[in-house]
Amino acid sequence: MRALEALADPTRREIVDLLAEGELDAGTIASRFPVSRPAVSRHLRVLREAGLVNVRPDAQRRLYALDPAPLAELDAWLARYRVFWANRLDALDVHLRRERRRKER
Amino acid sequence: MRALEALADPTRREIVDLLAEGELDAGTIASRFPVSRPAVSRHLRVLREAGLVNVRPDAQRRLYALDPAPLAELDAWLARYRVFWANRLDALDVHLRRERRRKER
DNA sequence: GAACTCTGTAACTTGTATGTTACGTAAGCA
DNA sequence: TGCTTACGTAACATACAAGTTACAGAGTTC
Repeated sequence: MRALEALADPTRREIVDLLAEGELDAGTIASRFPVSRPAVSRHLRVLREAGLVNVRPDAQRRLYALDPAPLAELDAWLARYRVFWANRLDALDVHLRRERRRKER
Repeated sequence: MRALEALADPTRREIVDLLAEGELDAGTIASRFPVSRPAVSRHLRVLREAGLVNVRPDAQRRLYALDPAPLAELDAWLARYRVFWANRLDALDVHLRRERRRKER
């Protein structure tokens, strides 16, 4: 669950959000954030090590692209808990129906 | 996305896993981990502040229960990326099979 | 080949998260 | 009324994460 730790940082989440729209080079990514370029470079490294992004060299630039595999893994982890809020919604539904019947009387 | 930050810590993820099976008091939770009871108390506080658990007093004990609401929120955030791996189900499948084999060892 | 561009790494500072031990407090029990 | 149990909080130590500036290296351009 390395992805969770990488995504705990809000800047890295924003980078992921950004890359969801397409490949970008490091400089362009950095220009979108209020922190220095080296700082963004470090964030990109963390994302890379978590497998969330892939890099592709293009001349002297480096193009970053989203890799959804770890997100799928996170989704799989979350699946275990899906029944919890599903049940809760069912319970809420039951409650509302009961209330409605009660009021209709 | 407060839940993500709370879940970045592996101990807290384990606590959540534990509570998925049912309500537990603080002492019992702490006994399952190799860290001190106050440390676990702190983790429980973080989970509480993230809305991931609820507390219910019972005599001098405090019973903790899972609250899935923030997980549902996380699921909603993740939904945005679901289309990305929908195209790559084969890759996920490979990964999950690998994980399963690893855990079986 | 010299100068410029793009990017990552090194070295350092600083804030925060996680752990520890010591202590306070509220509820049960002799 | 003590004494025990169950927790949380305070105070402190320490590791680590994220930021900065300075620098190095690879590629492009003239």
